[in-house]
Amino acid sequence: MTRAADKTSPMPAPAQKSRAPGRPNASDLLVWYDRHRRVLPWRALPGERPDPYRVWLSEVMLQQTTIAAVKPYFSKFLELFPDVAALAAAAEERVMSAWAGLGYYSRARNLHACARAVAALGAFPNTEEGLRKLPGIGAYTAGAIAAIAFDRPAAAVDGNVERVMTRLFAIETTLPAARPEIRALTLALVPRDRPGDFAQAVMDLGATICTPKRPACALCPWMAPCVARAEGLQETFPRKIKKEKGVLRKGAAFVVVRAGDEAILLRTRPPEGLLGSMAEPPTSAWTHDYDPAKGLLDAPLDARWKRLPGIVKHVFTHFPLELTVFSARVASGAGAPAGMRFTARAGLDAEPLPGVMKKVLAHALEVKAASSVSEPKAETPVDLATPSEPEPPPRRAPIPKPPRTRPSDLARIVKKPPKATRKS
DNA sequence: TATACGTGGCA
DNA sequence: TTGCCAAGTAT
Repeated sequence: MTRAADKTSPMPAPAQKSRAPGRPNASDLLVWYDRHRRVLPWRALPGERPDPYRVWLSEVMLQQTTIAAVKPYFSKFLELFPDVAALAAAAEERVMSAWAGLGYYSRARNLHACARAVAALGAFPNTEEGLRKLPGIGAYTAGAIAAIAFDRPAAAVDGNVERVMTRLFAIETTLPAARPEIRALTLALVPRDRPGDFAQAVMDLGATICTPKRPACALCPWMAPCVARAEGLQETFPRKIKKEKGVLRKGAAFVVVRAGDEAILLRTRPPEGLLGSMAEPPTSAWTHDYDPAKGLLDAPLDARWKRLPGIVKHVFTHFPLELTVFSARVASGAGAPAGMRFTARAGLDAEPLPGVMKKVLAHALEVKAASSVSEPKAETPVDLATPSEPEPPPRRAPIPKPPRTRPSDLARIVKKPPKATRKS
């Protein structure tokens, strides 16, 4: 229910100009857009014909993901897979590896499946309805592609549009219940000509003017008709219920380095669920009551395990995670346990390692490098033969907290392995 | 309708 | 440091 709809009298018929505070119109927005539109790698310049492949690829990458994060991945994908046929023909692991680090990995699997469907079809469907049937394309993306790539009068309602519309009409309904209402109001504003520009214009407005915090209302082409602004309540929209944050889970990760080639033991996670189809060093189950003292019960093989100082912390959307890292060296030429593989350092780039697992490897390799040069003391040797009982970590000096380990650290460590990269 | 599903940046 | 949030989808 909108504020405007609360009024008992019919809408004031604006016989006057577009500036009348009565209702927003597409024209004012498009005038603003023509002057302030953002230049983006996947966006056609004025007069250019949009490429459906680029539009689709960018829209999928941009799902719940910032423009800054997407840019390098978008150009990488264009190089690796110049068109939908190339993407369709690629091996799935290549696609997963290229996507590694971007997050929400089911998008990559769906992207690949979608490419194959489109290749089979011969081309992208040019209607919202046709698009909607493809894997990884939901209501928003179907509308966005239909409007942007095919100039269909479709509504593309994303988070930006939700924010703009809930403010414009002071929609009190909380999200996501307000979606149908927002969609209808948006669709009613879509101009017969330039539907693609309109879709991008609303998103640009939301991203640069109608921002979540401290919106720049004075610069907004829709300031006059904005109901929330008129009441000074713009920052309180959209109404939403805050979600609980997840409970901490803990577990262990096992980093095995093979002597000789320094290869690392990896496996591939199941296709469905968290980090589906992505690579990882073997890990234990992640539970609320995991006990690192018993960590070796989950070890993938028999070896002289060392429990590394420090903990790898990571935050997923729905829960935080803390991983204790164990490492071991095995003999040159050792074989991998069933379902696992040894990957040489140089081959790690081609592995679909998600951010959290890159952190684990960087942590293990960095601590190892540091300790091999300085104090072989910080490590806590543990014996597989006697798992549960006797391995109280050293009680003497408190272990200094390791520096924040970032996934990007892995590249540096892989490049030039054993050197003391970490101090104190 | 509610929940699972990544990651990084910023106030 | 903590919480929010970014061009959502699938089930």
